[in-house]
Amino acid sequence: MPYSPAAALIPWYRAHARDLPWRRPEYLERYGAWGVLVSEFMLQQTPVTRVIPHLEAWLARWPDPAGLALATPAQVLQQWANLGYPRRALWLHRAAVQIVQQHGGLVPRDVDALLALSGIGDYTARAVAAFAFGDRHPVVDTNTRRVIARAVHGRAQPDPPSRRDLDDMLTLLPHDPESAAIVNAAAMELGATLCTARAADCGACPLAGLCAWRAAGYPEGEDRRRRQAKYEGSDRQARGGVLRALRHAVEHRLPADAVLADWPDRVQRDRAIDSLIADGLLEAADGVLLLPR
DNA sequence: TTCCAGTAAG
DNA sequence: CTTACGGGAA
Repeated sequence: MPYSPAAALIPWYRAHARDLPWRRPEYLERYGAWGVLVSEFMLQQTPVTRVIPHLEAWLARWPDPAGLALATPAQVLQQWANLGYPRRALWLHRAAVQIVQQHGGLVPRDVDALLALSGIGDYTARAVAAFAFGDRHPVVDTNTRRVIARAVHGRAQPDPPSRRDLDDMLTLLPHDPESAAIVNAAAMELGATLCTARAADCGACPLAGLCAWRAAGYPEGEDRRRRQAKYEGSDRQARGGVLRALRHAVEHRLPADAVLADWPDRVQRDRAIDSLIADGLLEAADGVLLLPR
């Protein structure tokens, strides 16, 4: 039995990691850090299985930051399709422009430089630095937070995200940067495949022998998760409906009164449209709504 | 209903 | 620190 989580995770990851596109050598050779960056944007709150088909098409069209920087927001939103949270598409586009203007078209390696880019936060900045450049940083996503909550803290559910998560992960990382990157990926992989939110397959878990949650007899603990707002009939659904209509429209434009004409709540429909305009996801011009140019 | 390789704004 | 932000699937 290995003595540390890292020592247990590394061989497990080598044997059991999923064959995902952004982990393949040919993917990294072809698209480099840009490929990692694009995949991480798409993976922000969108499940792996939904991202994969869109990722290939995106990179075929815009294989580098300079290519995306030349695109229009309308093209970007069209290509983003139904991945959800379309502000991410705008942020990715803006990040591409920043990379061209501030970094000569090359994705920066420095975490602070990455954090300064549009749409990049604590997770994505360190994911790019670790997985694209091989540097030693704590990469913490929702899977990692759950694995640490259970294996290290003996709790069923993680606390709300905080800066302490980074310190927790940092203490688990080996000194060697290459090994550290694998441990980062392995913690995420474990949380995504075995130690999931709905179940814990401890029989197959490489950390079973040193898991604090298991040793304590799987205490349920306090569930401090907030109830998720209902999507049906929400502003978010209305916004999604407006953008969907415009993605499918010829020239990405429609008469304003034709958009979501059958939506029951007129006030909510107008609020959705106004908020989309405020977010830069929509334009209004003399009775017409269109994707921004 | 809950969850998903989160981020930005209040 | 809390909330808004898509959309699909278990």
